[in-house]
Formats: sequence, structure tokens, C-alpha cells
Amino acid sequence: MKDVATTPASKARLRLWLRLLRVTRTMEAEIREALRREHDTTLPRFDVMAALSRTETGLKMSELSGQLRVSNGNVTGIVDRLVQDGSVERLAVPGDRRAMQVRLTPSGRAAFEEMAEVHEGWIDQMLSGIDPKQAEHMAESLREIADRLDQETLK
Amino acid sequence: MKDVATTPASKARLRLWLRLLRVTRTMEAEIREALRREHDTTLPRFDVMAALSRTETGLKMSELSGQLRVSNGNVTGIVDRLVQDGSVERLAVPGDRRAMQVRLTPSGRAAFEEMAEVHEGWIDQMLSGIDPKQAEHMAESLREIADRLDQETLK
DNA sequence: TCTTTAAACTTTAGACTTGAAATATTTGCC
DNA sequence: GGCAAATATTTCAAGTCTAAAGTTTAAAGA
Repeated sequence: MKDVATTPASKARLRLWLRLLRVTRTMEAEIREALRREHDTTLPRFDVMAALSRTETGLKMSELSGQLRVSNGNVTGIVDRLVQDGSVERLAVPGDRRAMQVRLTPSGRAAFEEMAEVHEGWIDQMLSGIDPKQAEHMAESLREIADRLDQETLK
Repeated sequence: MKDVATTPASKARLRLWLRLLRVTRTMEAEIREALRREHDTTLPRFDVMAALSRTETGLKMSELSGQLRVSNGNVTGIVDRLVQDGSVERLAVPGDRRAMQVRLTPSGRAAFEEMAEVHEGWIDQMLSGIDPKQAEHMAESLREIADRLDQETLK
């Protein structure tokens, strides 16, 4: 069992965590509302489309939930709704009848690319307080954290 | 209308945003699971109790939803469930019959304090990759971002 | 082959979340 | 006082989310 005593170091990290949470949640709330207002869509839908936009051939359901770090069942529902409005299609995977390939439709891709450009502008505006150098530095620190998190799970 | 062209600067900020999201979501998922596994509770409940723990007299519903940056209706449900298991109580606000004061019960506070210490240990472990100095520096940068976000809303 | 185990999804129950509508009270104004 | 506007909260419908159970198909072993 690890030592869990509250030390100055752990206090500093806790403050960092609370700040991360605060910034991320505030930005997510803004993005969520802007997506609804300007594109009549939701953040989870946008996230799924973003993941799919990075491939030509689409992703399997399990790849999708893995990349987005959400549960399998969750993705099922979101994809259902994206299929409904024609943004996405489910295709059979040759050689494995259990699996489904999910892919943006042409109109889905067009819609996403339009949203993505505006989305980048929102982020740029919200993070305008930090200059690009600082942004790169923070991004690098966060990558280290992310890599470490991917390795070890909480005991 | 602001310029939304994709520049190197906006690309750097977008990368930063995606990293923030990745780290936050991964950590949230870990914490969520640990709370469930070790304390039979959920992250939203923990968040509400954490906000209440910082006051002796409790918070009004609107203060609670404001601090947590979630909708009013959301907090209603979480508080309902916390009342059910005796962690929290609703009190009338003298002089304003519309409002409700929400406060930790003694047993709720005891339970929270126990959880909070373990929680701090989880964070410390997950962020062990960054030394305290770096953590303070990042936290400061994030505070600037947060302050700016609190000022201006996305147009 | 036949059976077990694993893998890919979907379904389900329950909790969380939002925005909008509804309810109850208070405040400001005439 | 009386009434419109603002405030505090709850209710509601629809969507998101998780863990766990269920279904179907594939892979591995006896």
C-alpha cells in the first residue's frame, strides 16, 4: 500500500488537478453550448465524428470506444443517432460477423469539416491567454502525464 | 466576426486542448471507478460533498450549481440522492422561502473527510510524473486561463 | 468435431446531464 | 396595495454514461 499522507507535494498536485478540472469543464460547457446553438449537435456526437474523420475507412465500435475512453454501450447509442440523421453508416466487417465498421458518410464528413474549423476558432479564442510557446510546453507536460496514466492503473 | 483561420498558433492551442481533455478524462475515469469500488459512491456525489465540505453552514442550490458549473436541475437530483442516504440535509433559508440551504450532516462530513484523504493520494499517484514546482507552474497558467474564461463568454 | 473460452456488440437499469417549462416567492414600481 | 419582472428551485423530456448481463460469432483445444 502506497503512502497517502497529505504532503506539500500532494497538495500542489491536488491544486493542479482542481485547476485542470475547472478549465476543462468550463471549456467543455462553452463548446457544448456553441455546438448546440450553431450546429444543432452535441459534444459526444462531435467527438465521435472527430475520431472518424481521422480515418478514411472508419473504425470498429470497439476502436471508437477505446479512442474516446467511454464504454461500449455508450458508443452504441451515439452511433445509432448519428446513423439516424445520416452522418454515419455501419458496415459489415468482412471475415468477422461480430464486428461493425463505422464510417462517416460523405455528407457527414462535409458537415464535420465545417464544424471542425469553427471549433478550432473557439478553442483558439478561449486559450488566447497563452502564447503558442507556452501552449506547446504545457501540451508536452500533459503528454507525459497521459503516457504515464496509460501505463499504470490505479491500485 | 472573429478570424477563425487555422494558424500555427491555433493549431498549438488545439493540441493543448486535446491533451487537456485526454488527461482529464482519463483521470476522471480512474477516480470514478475508485470511488465506486472503494467508497460505493459516484463522482458527482463526491463533487457536491467536496463543495459543501468547504463551508460550515452549507450552500444554497444555486451556489452549488454555480460552483460546480452544472445546471440547476442536475444538482436537484444529486442532492435528492444524498439526502436519501443521509449525507446531506436541506434546510429552509430564513427570510427567503424560495431558497434551500444544503449542508453536510455530521455523518456526511465524516464520510467525506475519509474519502478526501484517499482521493488526494490517488491524485498524487496519478500526477507523480510532475514534480511540485512544475505542478505549481502549470496550475498558475491554468488559473490565468480560468480567470479569462470567467470574464468573457464565447460569442 | 465438439466444447469451452474469448471477443464484439447490444441491451438494460440506474444515474447523471442539459435546456426549457413550470412553480413559488420576492422585489421593484406605480 | 397591486402587478410586472426577477429570482430560486423543481420538473420534464431527451440524451449521455456506466457496469453488468445477454447475444452472436470466432478461436482454441480435446
